[in-house]
Amino acid sequence: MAITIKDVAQEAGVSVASVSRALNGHASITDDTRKHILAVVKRMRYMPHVGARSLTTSFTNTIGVLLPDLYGEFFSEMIRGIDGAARRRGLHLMVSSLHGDADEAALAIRAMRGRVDGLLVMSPHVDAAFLSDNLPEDLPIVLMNTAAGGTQYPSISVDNYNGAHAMVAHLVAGGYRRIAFLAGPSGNFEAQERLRGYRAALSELAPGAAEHVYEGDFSEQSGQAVGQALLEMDAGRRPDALFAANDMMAIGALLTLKQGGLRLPQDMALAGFDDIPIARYVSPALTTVRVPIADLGVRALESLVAKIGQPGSVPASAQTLGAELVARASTGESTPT
Amino acid sequence: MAITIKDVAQEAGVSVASVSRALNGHASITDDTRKHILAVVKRMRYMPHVGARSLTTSFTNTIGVLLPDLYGEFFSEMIRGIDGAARRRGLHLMVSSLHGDADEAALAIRAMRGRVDGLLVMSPHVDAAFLSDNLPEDLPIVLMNTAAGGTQYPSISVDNYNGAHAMVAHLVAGGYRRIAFLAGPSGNFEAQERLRGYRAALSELAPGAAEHVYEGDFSEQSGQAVGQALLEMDAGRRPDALFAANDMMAIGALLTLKQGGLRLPQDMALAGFDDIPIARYVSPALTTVRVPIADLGVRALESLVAKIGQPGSVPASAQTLGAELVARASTGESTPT
DNA sequence: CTGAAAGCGCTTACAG
DNA sequence: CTGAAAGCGCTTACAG
Repeated sequence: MAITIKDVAQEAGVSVASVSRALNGHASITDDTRKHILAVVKRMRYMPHVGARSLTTSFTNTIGVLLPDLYGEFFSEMIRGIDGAARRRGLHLMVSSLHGDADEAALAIRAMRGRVDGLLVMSPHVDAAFLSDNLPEDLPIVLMNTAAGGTQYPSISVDNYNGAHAMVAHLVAGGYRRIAFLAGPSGNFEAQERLRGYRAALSELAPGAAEHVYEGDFSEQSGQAVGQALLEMDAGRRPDALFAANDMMAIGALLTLKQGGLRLPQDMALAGFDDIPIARYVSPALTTVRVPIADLGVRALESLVAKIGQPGSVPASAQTLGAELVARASTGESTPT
Repeated sequence: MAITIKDVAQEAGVSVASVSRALNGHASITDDTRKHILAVVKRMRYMPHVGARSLTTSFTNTIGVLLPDLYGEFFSEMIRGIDGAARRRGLHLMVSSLHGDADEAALAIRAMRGRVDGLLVMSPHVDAAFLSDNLPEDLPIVLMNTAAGGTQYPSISVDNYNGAHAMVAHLVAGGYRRIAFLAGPSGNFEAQERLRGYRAALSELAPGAAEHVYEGDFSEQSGQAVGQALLEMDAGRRPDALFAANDMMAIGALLTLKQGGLRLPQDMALAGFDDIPIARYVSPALTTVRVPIADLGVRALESLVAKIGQPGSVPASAQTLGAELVARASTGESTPT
């Protein structure tokens, strides 16, 4: 067994209460006893059992983070934001990925009870009804990029609709007319909003133009598949621009189209969404909509901390972060890179 | 307050012991009482306090993961491996980044006590002496990519030395003679090993050739800086190949050199180390040494689980994973991408 | 099969 | 200032 506070107390010849007080910088303790105790602590290499402490103080200094995945450029950026904000406040992170269905999400949420002070959740499966069924009622939560926000639970999301709208406007302004859209997974809220933005902008700004929507799933592979399909079309019927609902699909298409001999953007313009780091590195560099991913994480954590600080008193609100168009070479801009 | 096991017991008209047994699938309980209890649990939406459970059972089903950073392609891949292996075993992850110095690492390790069953640590500041000072002695640990492995603590690392050696061999075989090396941070064990591999291979395979070592810090910026310096050299004195100690630096140099008008690999060959996802996407695609990053994470987790299962009985061992050369266009190979 | 009680390692009023 | 004791929410021998 490891050394406990009791061992330290015994060794130092004091009560466990005094050890606790010395350790936690309590005022009511003599300098001498504190020094003596801390010396013993050091000598014995005692480390407090944080789990036990949490049980009595009822706070854990830990935030639970539930994301669809823990890797890939998008989530990596998100984690960067969350981690930075958390460490600034001395908070630890308990993370979990949510690959599966709603049941798995429920399990993951439940597993957090008693180990975290609050929860940051991003999941397409999570809506208000689900949460009220599975969330311990006393556990603060902030949702990210979800359809469930603003009603009972605070949320923070990116303005996907206007971001997509702006991209279509940019393409139309660049002279492109046959603008195809490569959609994300249909069950995904963000994917839906981006598609909605594409449709609205197209009918507003290019009234005559027909919609071309390809199905995708946010993966590079689905971008490659659509790239392949485009290569096999008659050049005459082919769209002159492809707007993918995220960067990874755009990049999959880019590689396939280039390999198939198309010149980008002369034969086809290409655009994505997210502005993940890779977007700048491909050639031509990818025009995209910059989502302040890390920022989103920072803001979400800050909101959560605020909510933990004053439970109940903060009304559920839905924050939205703007998304900004980043024009690069894949839609004809001459960029230094 | 949230609902506790006591509330459930009272509501169901049984003892807390019975509730506990029903919840944990204990054998000695009637079907009827179990069903009744579980019904009450469901109706009250009770969720066990996992922290309290840990205190009595002394296991947490959680693994602590300490990495220099939580984001970027390298760590993202690492986390992917660890997360996958952990979820397969029903383990949760508590993660922490270790930006700072040894003190910060010590703090992070201590903060894990009582919340995790074991620790996965990757940190240049961690050596055997440090660990024996700061690690609770009953806490299993596995080190990754560290100099401290194999002695008192098990470790698993990549064969950086031979990987770098192989890359130099590849460059020499390709006809390159003035092969410069862009080193990583001097305090970093992996960086040291890669440098050592470069030096050894150069003197073995190209006896007459002089070493050219540039200092870097693994960041893209330091790659750009060296790229700039190379551009400003006389073409005659310029190295004909640059081997960077990691991919991000290689990519920084690649972008800068290209922008400066150099043709790659005709004017200069370029190679990296790690094979992060971006390496395939830049053009020319980057020749590199593939480090099985996710695999490293998987193996580390598996070792840790084994150690947790049989404390003390497993001798400290140092596993090494091979690193494989991946030849792409940046050193002259004609690759499809 | 079921319950009362001790105990996990801490913290914190409550006395003194 | 210091200590004895209760309590945080669980689990698990120990009786019955």
